[in-house]
Amino acid sequence: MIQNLSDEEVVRRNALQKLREKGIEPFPAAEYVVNNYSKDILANYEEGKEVVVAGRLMNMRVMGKASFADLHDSKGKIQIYIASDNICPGEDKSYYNEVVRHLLHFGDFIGVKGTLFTTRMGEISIQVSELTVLAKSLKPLPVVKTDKEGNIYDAFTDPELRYRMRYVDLVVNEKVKETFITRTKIVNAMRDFFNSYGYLEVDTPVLQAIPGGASARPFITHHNALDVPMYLRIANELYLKRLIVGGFEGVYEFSRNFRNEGMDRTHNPEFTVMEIYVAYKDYNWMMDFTEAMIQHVCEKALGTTSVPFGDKVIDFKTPFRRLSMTDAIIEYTGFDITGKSEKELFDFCKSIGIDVNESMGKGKLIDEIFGAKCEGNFIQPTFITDYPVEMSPLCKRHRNNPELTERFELMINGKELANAYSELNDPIDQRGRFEEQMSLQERGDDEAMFIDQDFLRALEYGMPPTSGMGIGVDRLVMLLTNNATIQEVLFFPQMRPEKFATGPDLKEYEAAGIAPEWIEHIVKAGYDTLDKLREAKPTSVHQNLNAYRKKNKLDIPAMQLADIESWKLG
RNA sequence: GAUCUCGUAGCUCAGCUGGUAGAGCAAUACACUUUUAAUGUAUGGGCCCUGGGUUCGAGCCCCAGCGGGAUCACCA
Repeated sequence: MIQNLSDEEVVRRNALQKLREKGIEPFPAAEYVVNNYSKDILANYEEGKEVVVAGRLMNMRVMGKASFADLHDSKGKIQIYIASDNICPGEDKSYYNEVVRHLLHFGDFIGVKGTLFTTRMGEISIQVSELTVLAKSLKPLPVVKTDKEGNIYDAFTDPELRYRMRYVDLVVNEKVKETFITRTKIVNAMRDFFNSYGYLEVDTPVLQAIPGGASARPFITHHNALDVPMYLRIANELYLKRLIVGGFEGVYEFSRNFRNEGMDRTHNPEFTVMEIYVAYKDYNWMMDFTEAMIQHVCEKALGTTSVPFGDKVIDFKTPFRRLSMTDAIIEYTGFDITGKSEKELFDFCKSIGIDVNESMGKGKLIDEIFGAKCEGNFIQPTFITDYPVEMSPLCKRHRNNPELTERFELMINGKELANAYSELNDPIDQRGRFEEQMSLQERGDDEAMFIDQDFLRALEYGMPPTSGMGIGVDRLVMLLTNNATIQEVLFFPQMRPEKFATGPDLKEYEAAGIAPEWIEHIVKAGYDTLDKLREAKPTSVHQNLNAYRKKNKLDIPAMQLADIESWKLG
């Protein structure tokens, strides 16, 4: 296949060739042993110390017989100084003049050995005595420059290019790397917190026969050997509860979930939820546990509990505010949902302009009121408690009110971040709730849950009282890294698949009797389908091709009109 | 899925009431042994997303499509 190369790509490929001609392998196999990193060198500067570091060559500044460049390694960057006399101590300066000045390009991986010194301008640098090409970069990276004040010029900002080519984004945009490092710190802090309680990290199936534990449209696939449909999990909740049935005190999992629904700046088809289940606890305990965990995460990953987000500052210091859903609705609408009938709730929704329809049960109506009037107001971390029973089919009924459940959601910045229950462990009640979901489904609620008979069987063997909590990891990372879109916290967010030009079928050209050495050039000259050749007049093809040959100084025989007329173009 | 909006050089972007395509950086060449957004001089580089249409003439106007982004809808 013919690749259309830009001038710069041609230059780099030529350089690659010239390096090989000089006996320098641009992609060497051998280990390159480094003894230092940029960051550590800058932190522990020692004049004259010999160091070996490796990284990407960036921002090269050639000044005649000496050159400066930045070397970016995994921990940061350091300036290198390559002087002709240092790198070529003898008479022969050709390595500097030819290789360093003309065959290296920004983006190349190199290793350097040299001694530390400080320039007149006071910058710690490596005076290079030995340079090794480790990998040639054949495509030019976007050139982003930063001045002393930290102003960035020509930033690589196109979201499409950044997400499709995250590898480039990471090289060129320093902050992106920081976001992902923070993401891992957040996850590690959560893991440490749970482990400190002795809870067990587990793995449960991603490929499931029944997509349970949540209400969402699943991705469907097929298992050939069993010849059954399978689903990518939408949640792992029911599996973790089975493990509590099995006798573990506490289990947790960072669960990659998949939902076949819309994509926007807070939804990606695959996303990560941390779920934890702890036996003998209730949702009050879980609230204390959750806020302590989040404060711990902030302290460990960010070193502070006061976190800027957009134009707000969110304070993660415990305790968080706690408010029942009933009180939240009173607070923002003045309406008390206590004891109201479905009809009364329906009418109230209509009166405040909420779109309602016949498929909505009581729980759904209350959820709509909360979503429309309350949710967005909770900027600082707030636990909303005691949801209507219809909305929470896996949650235990409230100990004081059978119409409510022992459930809380943690709201931050007007959005739900975590969700927790005193888990329903009464198998008879659970079966009834699933049946209610079925009838909701029949009324047209396509979010209602599937029944998982094996899960019910597990409950019948007995599950201790348990509290469970799930927290959206991506959204937590967004909050803590001040990113408004989920794409910024996922290395490879889902994108519509990219279409690559497949190029013409060169075998067709060969079959037509076109000289092989000409085919590539004929395509590049614009005749990228046989149809185009067929439709063009042979005389004009003849002229164009020879003009192309002249322009590109091709070292092949000129095209003859007779050759063109002899082509079998069908 | 709906509406709005964007697609021009490797990157970031200009492009007037429609008149044969521009800058900065990057590249190439030369000069320059402590520069740092290095500098100076010169040079090359474009399927203006794709396909139709209107027009004497389209990067620009119209239609359709493709790919982004934003808003909305949907979304435990």
